[in-house]
Amino acid sequence: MPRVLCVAEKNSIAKAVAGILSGGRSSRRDSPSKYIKNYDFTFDFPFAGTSSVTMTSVAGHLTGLDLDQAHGWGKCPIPQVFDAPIVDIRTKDQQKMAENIKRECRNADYIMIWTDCDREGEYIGWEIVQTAIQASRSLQGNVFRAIFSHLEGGHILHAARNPARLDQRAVDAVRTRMEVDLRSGVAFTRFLTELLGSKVERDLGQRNNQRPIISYGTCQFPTLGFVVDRFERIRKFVPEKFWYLVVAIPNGTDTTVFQWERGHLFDRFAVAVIYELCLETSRNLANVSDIKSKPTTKYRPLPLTTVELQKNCSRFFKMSAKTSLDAAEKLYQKGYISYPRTETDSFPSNMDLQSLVEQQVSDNRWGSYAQSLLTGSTSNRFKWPRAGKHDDKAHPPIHPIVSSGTGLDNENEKKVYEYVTRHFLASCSEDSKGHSTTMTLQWGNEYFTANGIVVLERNFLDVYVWMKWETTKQLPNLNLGQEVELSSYLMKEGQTSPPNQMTESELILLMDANGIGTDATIAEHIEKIQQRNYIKKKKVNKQIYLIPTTLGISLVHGFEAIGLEDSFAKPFLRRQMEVDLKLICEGNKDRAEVVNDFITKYQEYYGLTSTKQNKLIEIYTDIKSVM
DNA sequence: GCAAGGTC
Repeated sequence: MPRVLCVAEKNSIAKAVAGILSGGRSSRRDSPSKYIKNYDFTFDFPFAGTSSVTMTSVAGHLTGLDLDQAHGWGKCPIPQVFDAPIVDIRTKDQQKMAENIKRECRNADYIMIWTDCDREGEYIGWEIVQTAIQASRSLQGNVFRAIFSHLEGGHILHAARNPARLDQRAVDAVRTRMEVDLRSGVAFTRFLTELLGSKVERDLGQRNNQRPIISYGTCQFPTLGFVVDRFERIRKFVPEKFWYLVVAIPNGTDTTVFQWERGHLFDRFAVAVIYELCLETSRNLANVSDIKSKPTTKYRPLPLTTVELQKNCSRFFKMSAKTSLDAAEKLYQKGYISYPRTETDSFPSNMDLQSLVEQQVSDNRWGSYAQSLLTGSTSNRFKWPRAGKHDDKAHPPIHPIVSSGTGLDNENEKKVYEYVTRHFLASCSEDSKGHSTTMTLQWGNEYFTANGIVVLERNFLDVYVWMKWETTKQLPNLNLGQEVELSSYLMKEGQTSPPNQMTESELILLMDANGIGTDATIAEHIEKIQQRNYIKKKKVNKQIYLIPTTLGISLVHGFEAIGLEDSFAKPFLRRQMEVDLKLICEGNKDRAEVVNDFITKYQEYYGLTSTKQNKLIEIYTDIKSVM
C-alpha cells in the first residue's frame, strides 16, 4: 500500500483532520516532540489510491533565520549585515520536530501539506518540504497541498480529494519579509546600542550593570511612533476658546436642554450678533419646527476576532493585550474555546452554532439566557450572527466550545472565558431595538435640537453586560408648530480640550488599521517596547495609559532630525512592504527585486544615520535635561 | 545581546 505523510501547522489541526479522514478510527503515537502526536489510518487519496497515512504536525515554524557565524554582533562592521550570508537555523524544539518529520517520511511515497492556508502557512509548508527532502530525495516530485479554511467534515474530505500545489509566490513573499526584517533589525539594533547603550545605562542607573539593548524593528518603531505622536499632540495642544448658544424649556418639574445646530463657533462677536438677533426677533419664545421619530437599532457584535478580544479585554477588564491573549491560549489548550488567533469575523455557513449555544445552558451566569435563545417565548431567539468582511482563510471566529462550569480557577482565564462566551451569545442574538425622537426648536433664525431614546427590546444587551444603552429622559410632549416659552436662553463660552493619552485598546486599533504586526504579534510588540524602556504604563484614576519615556521620545525625534521620520517612526514603510508582498503573491514582482529595493533603502538610511549620529545623541541629551 | 512571524 502506498504511504502518505500529512503535516499540519499544529497538533490541534492534525488531530481534527485525522479524525475526519479516518472516520474516527486513527491510532495515536508519540513523537520526539512533546507538542506533537502522530496519527495513523488509511485513506483513499486520488493521487495514490488506498494508502497507509500518517498525519502529523509541526508547531509553527520549523526553521528560523539568522546571519552566519562570521557576522555575529561585534564580529564585523555593521554595514556588512545588509549583505552577509543568511543561514537557516533550528532551536532545540525545532530539531525535535524536524527529527519527527524526517523519521516519518523515510518510507513515505507522498507528502501532503496541511498547514494553515495563509501566507505564513505556505512558508511553513515549504520548510516542512525542505526538511522532508533532506531525508528522502524521492519525495521531491510527490508533494501536494490541501486547501481548506475550516474543519467541517465535508470541507476537509473535499480538500483531501482535491490536492493542489504549494504556492511558491507566497513562500517567496514571506522569505522577503523575513530577510528585510532581519537585516534592518540587526543592523540598526547594533548601531543604536553601540551609539546610545552606555549613555542610557548610566542614566538609568541599572542595578545589573548591563548595557541595555536599544533595538530597532520594523514593527517596534511604528508602534512607538503612535505613542509618541499622541504624547506630542497633547503636549503641544493649545486650547482654543469657542462660544455657543443653548436654550432650555420646562419639562415637568425639570427642563430639557436643546443644543445649537451650529455646534460652536470660534468667533465671539459673530455668536454675540446672532444671539442679539434671536433676542430681538423672538424674545423668550421658540417654535417646535420639527419632530422626527424613528426606530433605532444597536447592533449585536460581529463574530469575535483576536484584535477585538484584546481591545475589549483591555477596555472591560483593564487586561493587557499580552495577558488576554495568553489566557485565551490557555483556554484553547484546555479545550474550552476555539483557536484564539484569527482575523475572521464571519462563521462558515455550515457550522452548528446552536449546539454551541446549547453547551452554555448549564452555566449559572448566562445559562438561562442561552436557554431562552433556543426555546424561549420572547422574540429574542437564536439568530445567525452577522457576517463581517474579514477572512484569514485559516480559522473561524473565536467561540466557546464547551461550558467551563466551575473548571477554571485562574482569574484571567475566567474573565476571558466569560467575555468570549457572552460575546458569542450576543452575536447569536437579536439586535437591541429602540425608538429615537429628535425635536427641533426654532428661536429667531437659529435651530436647536434635543434627542430622546426609548429602549424597547434589550435583546443581546442582556447578555453583553459591558455595553450600555439606556432609555433617556423623555422629551416634553409638544406638537409641531407649537410655541413654547424658553426657561433659559444663553450664550456660553467653552474651550477645546486636548486628546486623552493613548490607551492600549487604541494602540491595538491603530496597529491593526495600519498593518503593524498580526493578530498573534501585536501584543508582543507592545510588550517589547515596554521592555526596551521606550514606553511605560501610567495609571490615572481607573484608566491605564501608555506614555513614552525620554528614550522613546528621543529616538522618534532623533530620526525626525535626521530626516527619516516617515521611514522609521511612521507606518508607511511597513505598509509599502505589505503592498510589495502582495505584488510578489500576484506574480507582479519577484523576491530578489523587492529584497534589493528595501535593502538598498535601508543602506541609504544607515549611511544617513551614521553621518548624522550626533543628532541622535544631542536630542537624547536635550530631552533628558527637560524631562 | 539583535527582527518578525509562527506555536506551546
